[in-house]
Amino acid sequence: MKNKRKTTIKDIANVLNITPSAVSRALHNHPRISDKTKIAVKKVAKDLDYQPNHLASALRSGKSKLVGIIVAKTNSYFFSSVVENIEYELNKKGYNLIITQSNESFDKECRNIDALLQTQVDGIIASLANETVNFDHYNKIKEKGIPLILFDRGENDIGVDYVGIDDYQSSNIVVNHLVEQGCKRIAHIAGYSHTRIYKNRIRGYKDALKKHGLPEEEELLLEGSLSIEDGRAKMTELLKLSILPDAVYAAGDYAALGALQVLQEHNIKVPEQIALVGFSNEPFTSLVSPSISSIYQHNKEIGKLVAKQFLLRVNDKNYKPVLHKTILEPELIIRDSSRKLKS
Amino acid sequence: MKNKRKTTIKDIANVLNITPSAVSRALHNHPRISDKTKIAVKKVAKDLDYQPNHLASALRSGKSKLVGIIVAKTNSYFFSSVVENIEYELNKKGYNLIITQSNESFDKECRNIDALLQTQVDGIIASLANETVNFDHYNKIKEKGIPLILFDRGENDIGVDYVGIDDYQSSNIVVNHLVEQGCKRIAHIAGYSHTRIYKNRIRGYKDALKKHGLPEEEELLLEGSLSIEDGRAKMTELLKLSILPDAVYAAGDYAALGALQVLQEHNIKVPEQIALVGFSNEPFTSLVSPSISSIYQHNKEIGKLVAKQFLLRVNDKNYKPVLHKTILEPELIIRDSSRKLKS
DNA sequence: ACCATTAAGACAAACGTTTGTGCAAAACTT
DNA sequence: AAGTTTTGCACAAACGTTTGTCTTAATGGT
Repeated sequence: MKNKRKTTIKDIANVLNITPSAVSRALHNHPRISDKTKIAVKKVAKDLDYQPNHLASALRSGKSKLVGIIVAKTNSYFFSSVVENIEYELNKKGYNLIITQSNESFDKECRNIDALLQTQVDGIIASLANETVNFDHYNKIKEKGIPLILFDRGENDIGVDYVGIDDYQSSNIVVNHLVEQGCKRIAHIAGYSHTRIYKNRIRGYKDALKKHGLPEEEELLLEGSLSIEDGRAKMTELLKLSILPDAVYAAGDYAALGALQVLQEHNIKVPEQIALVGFSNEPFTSLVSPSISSIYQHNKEIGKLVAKQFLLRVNDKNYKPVLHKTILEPELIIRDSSRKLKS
Repeated sequence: MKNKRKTTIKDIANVLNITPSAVSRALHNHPRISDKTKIAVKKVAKDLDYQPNHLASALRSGKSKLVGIIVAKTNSYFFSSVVENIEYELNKKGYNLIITQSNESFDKECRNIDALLQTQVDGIIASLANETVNFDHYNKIKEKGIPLILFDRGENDIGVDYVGIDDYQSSNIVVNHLVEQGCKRIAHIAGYSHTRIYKNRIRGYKDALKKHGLPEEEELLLEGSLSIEDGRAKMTELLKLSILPDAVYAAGDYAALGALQVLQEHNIKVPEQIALVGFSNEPFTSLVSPSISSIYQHNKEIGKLVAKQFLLRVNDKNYKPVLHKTILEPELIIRDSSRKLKS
């Protein structure tokens, strides 16, 4: 049985009769160390299977090489693929991710932030919970002086870097598409308007209607949590209208799915009688029948951009008050649920 | 602007004219510290907004309070809900999770393990990638002396704690159910038999057939990756048989979904002509139509048990070579895809 | 051959805790 | 009242790095 003790920088120093500081510098390619000793140090390090102690270096340097992530649910294709790409990019630079879930709860989000700050993360990347309307906790992050990047669910009020798609434009694209398919009475199952992205989708929806000369009717715009159940409830409500809509645009795929279920239960043909469009391009949209048209948010791209932005910030010693808001163009994936015209 | 410096244990000591060690002990409720000073210390700590420096304590004590998680994909309902419950339980004890994904790649899994070990995690909880057949990396964890718990995809060869369901029994339940529905020619879209859980499902399938006096036919047993595409391919193959099966049992929900798609494209009625059962109870199984029957693996329970087992190990100073394998009873959720008899 | 540079590394302090030991005073013994 | 135990804390080292400053030897210029 070998000795359990891990080899440290000191052990290497002893072997070569130099000091630990020289070893440390050699391993970091410090210019003041000769190439000869650098090579020697690295060889011994390899021979002794030296593994740097992150905790020690973190303590001394103040950098933990850990990045905190906060999302609503990892269990969503959008979030998990964004995170996957962040992880890929940041791993390359030696960072590890601590992933936490807020479960859409403001309280849990606060606790997560505290936990992450305690773990001395070098930065935090987050997408806000639906409940979140108070940003004191995020200011705590800024006060700590570590970078904070928001994506998808962001907020303009706290001056902070952001990466997401153009929600206003998304609605525009959806409405354009539906009008093109001949729809004239387009309903919108919306998210709560206190969340910025949903507010923008609503604005985009309204403006697009106006642009096409369609009247904006109260009864066709319903706010909710966008869960499956919510989608079902909202669709049921819409079916009670004296004049039915000929299209439904849901601000979330799960809500769209709920709506689809209700439509099918009422034997309403999709898209012939009512066309349907969702949002986020969750995988199931292409699996159900009819497949659901949806807005693709460039998940991979968002992940990469967030990572890039984080690296920029974390390497930026002199605090630059320049904000970076990166807005991507959304893309509508047209599927059967909204394809009335056979092209 | 307040001074940026975080308050340390020393600051508290200075305020009260005691030593840092006394403060540390007071905060940890050491018996050798009087209640009076304990209260005083805690008060000052609160007043000064003292946040313990985890890195420092980790360095000194050797415990980082971080736990590494390795799963194939966070983006799967089963994994994400297991992890959610692990997180919930371990957070209560002051642990934070570092979640990594292997993406079913052996290589990535090894890199993840190395990264986690470098970050000085106090333990690792993992579910093996499909590719993994070599366990040297897991032995590295054991050599380090930190606990390792496997769940779902485990392996008997490395002596290690495990939590999962009884896969053999699962197949039994499925076949019993299908036979009950009147099926006599049951196909199995299986996972690769080099993975233990899939091997057991195959064994269970074969034995159950035997038990019911049904012949075991080569052409009805097809191994694959269990992706949607794989499910489609395997179902297409099955449809080429001269005598069609009257039931298909897929060892994964995605494969079941792929099979369902193919069946519907061929206008084969499910379950009337061919019944279908999946595995894992992914949410979409209840969303598609017909809804897919599936095996529920007690996600929440697994998470809780894994956490419990981890805590047991991590607090166990004297290495106990007693292995804990926890096996849960699977539960078949019967839905439309296999309900031939109207009950 | 003398002074000025530069190169290569030594030295030591520091990061914020935890922890074993030491030591005085207080509290029990008898 | 003297001895013994207990209580409450001080002292200092240690965890493994990183980093600012100092020292010495080598190099260069004239």
